[in-house]
Amino acid sequence: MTRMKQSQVVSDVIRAAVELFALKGYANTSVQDIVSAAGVTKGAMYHYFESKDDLLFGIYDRVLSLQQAHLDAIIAEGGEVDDVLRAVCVDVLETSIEFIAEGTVFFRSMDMLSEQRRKEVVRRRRTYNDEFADLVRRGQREGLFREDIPVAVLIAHFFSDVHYLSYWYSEEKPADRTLAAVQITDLFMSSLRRSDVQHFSSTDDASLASHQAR
Amino acid sequence: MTRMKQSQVVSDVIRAAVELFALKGYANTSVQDIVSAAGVTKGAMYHYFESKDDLLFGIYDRVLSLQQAHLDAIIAEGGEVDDVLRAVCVDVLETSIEFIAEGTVFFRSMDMLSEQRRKEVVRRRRTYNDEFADLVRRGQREGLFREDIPVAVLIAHFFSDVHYLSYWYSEEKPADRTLAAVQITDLFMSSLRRSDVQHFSSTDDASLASHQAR
Amino acid sequence: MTRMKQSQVVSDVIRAAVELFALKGYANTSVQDIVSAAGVTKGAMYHYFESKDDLLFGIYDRVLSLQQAHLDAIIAEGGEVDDVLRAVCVDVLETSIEFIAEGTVFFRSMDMLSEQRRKEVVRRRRTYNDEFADLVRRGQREGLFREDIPVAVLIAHFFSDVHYLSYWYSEEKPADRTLAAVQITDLFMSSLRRSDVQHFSSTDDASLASHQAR
Amino acid sequence: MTRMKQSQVVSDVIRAAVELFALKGYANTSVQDIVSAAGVTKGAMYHYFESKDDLLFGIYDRVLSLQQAHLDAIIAEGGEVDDVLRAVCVDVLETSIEFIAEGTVFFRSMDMLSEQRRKEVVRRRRTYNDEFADLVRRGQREGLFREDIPVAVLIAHFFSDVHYLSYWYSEEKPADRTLAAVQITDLFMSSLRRSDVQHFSSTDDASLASHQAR
DNA sequence: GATGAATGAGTATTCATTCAT
DNA sequence: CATGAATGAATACTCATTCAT
Repeated sequence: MTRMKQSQVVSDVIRAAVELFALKGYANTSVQDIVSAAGVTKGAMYHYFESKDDLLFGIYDRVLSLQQAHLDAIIAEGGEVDDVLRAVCVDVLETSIEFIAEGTVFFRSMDMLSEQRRKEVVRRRRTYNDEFADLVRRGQREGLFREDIPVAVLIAHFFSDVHYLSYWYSEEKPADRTLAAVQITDLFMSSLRRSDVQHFSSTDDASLASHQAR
Repeated sequence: MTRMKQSQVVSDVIRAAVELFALKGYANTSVQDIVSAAGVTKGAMYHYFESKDDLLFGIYDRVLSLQQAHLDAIIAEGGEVDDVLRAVCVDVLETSIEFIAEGTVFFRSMDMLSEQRRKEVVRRRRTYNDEFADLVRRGQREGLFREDIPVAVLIAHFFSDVHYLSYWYSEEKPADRTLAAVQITDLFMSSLRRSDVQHFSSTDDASLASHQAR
Repeated sequence: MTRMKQSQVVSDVIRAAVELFALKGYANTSVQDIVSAAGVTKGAMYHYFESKDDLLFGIYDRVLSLQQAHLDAIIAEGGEVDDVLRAVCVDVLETSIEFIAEGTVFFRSMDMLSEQRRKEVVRRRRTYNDEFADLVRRGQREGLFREDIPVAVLIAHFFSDVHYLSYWYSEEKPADRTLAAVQITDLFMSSLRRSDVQHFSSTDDASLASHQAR
Repeated sequence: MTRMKQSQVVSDVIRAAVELFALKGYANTSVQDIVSAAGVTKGAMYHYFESKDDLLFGIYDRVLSLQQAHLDAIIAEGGEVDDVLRAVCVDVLETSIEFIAEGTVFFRSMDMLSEQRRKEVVRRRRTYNDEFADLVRRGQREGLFREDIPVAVLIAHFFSDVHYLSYWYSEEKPADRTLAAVQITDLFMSSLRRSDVQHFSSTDDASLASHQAR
């Protein structure tokens, strides 16, 4: 990224880019579209951004940094592991809803990032995921969370919801945001608990086998 | 989509297109790349496919049709609602893993479809989703599934996993496929059950409130 | 180079490119200028040429190949070393005059070639020069040519004339071409002879010293 | 050219420009490259130079003026024509070696000068050449130099060496500079002498004819 | 004097699609 | 059926130069 100083140009361009990329996709949005929508000239844009790719990276970078900072703060605060994990889940969902256009852009346009930058993003997401996984493992050690499902699957199960927001979430009232975050977190936490206390479980071998035969 | 199965050309082109689109993205793959990889000429490809867009639609069309057919067959077979829903979930996960490249392509390249075709895809996915939602609602009426979370959220919670497969799933052994499908289904079914039978739930109002205050 | 087949497009484009590059320089000639002058479309040009750089390389490549072939033929023919060298000199001068526009283009636009291609050109010119140098050394061994000046300087002294043609030569009559080639060759051969048989030479130490003192 | 010697900026910019133009070519060097290398800002540069073109002209102007002054001084000193001519040749070669980067820049980037400035340069070089030609003609009148080759060819023969320096000369020891100048001058003077006193010449009509037949 | 943000015209190149053969 | 040459519109990006501060 090359954002040198803060400038009206920079914020206008980013706003226009997020909006257009989310609406039409990165590949279908020309640099001309962006600068026209932002009301600046192409030259001005290239004064602040190295490339169209730079714009894309910058968009996600903001959200990634924010979420990482929140994660670190929540963990630093401490507490019971399921309360901490719940807080982390609610936060990442809420911020992902807040920056839902950015998420839409990113997940659909990963392919357009340069190799170098894709790697940088992957690295940073892995850092976040690893800290998240540590919380899950801590909960397992403390006997709160189920151990019959690999941690990788548990993690993917949660982040799939975060990722998928841009495909279905549409806000009607501001309150929806927190509500949705809490509901999804609740579903995740429900699925995370030890199942051995649920005596009505249908996941016994017999029922599985009957359907695996299809 | 134009004629299917008419020639070796068609299958070679589709195979090449899926592979390249999944690897580099639709926008970064030229028609020349595809025909070169398929070992056919550009003219031959345009004889069977109307456009590059047509190719993209065709790729997803195959999977959508297959999954819809499976869904109809499973429902027709009948049974207890949670067994039926479980079977549906396992099936859509298994077929999505089987055609994981197609899923990768589609979710990242929706933007590149023509308006008309995007609408057609949305229509067909909605049909599938509606039948899925009917199962969930039936389970709620029968007192099996929780009712404190909107059906739309429950549905999204499940399809997020399907969607997310292409971002994390990588097969090491063939058996992994079914195992992963079952594990994810299990997580979903766990989260779907009425929480009022789980006396240790932390989703009571007090705990929620404490974190919403952050 | 990518010239695939012979085509009217290829020859028209090359003709236009040579003319415009010689007239205005490579950097001042746009691809649009070339295709307009050639009466073809940009797309057609890029069907045959990879890049503007490719065009530049192709222009010089033709002359280099021709001169190398001539050199090999003349050497293969054999004869007294001064006759052979004289024939080589006349040939390279004549062909350089024939393709004077190509030479103009090349010497002024070397900088614009990609690194890889510049190296290829240097390699080929070195091959030519080495064979030329062998003739000079053979003449020295046979006692015909002076040995008081390094061979590298003698060689540069000759090729400087070839190179410089584009800066001063302008043909008025077709016969001028051979005449100029012979005259320049004659000057070179004169300067190449052993100076010890020229008793009126002013290159004795005294005269040299007097001017070195300036 | 605009003001000279007014500031550190001017000399830093010129030094950077010569270096970069010689290394990468005028067209491949941006004004930003130059000011960055010189450690000044763009605005500062444009305060002292009208344009990039102005920079190019300025570079050559320094050398042209210097060589013209030397020429006038040598001629004013008087002496035998071959001694004067020899001194002139050695001087132009030595100064061209001293300012070899400037020569490199100029000969390859003539095309980039504005029409007006190109004409100015041509005018000044013609002035130099005319005075040089006068010396050659005086030598011919005095019976020292050959008359079988047009004066224009003789002149071009000499200046080709000056021009070509940047293509082959690379200094290893400081003494090389004068040595090379003397050697090249020597070659030129050798070729300039009347050939009728050289009884072993192969440039008789018969030998010429035999090669013209190729 | 000096800055550096902004301009705007220009550049090479790509590529889905068409069509004469 | 199949070819591949040709189209032409679009695209990202560059850069010498200007000018308000």
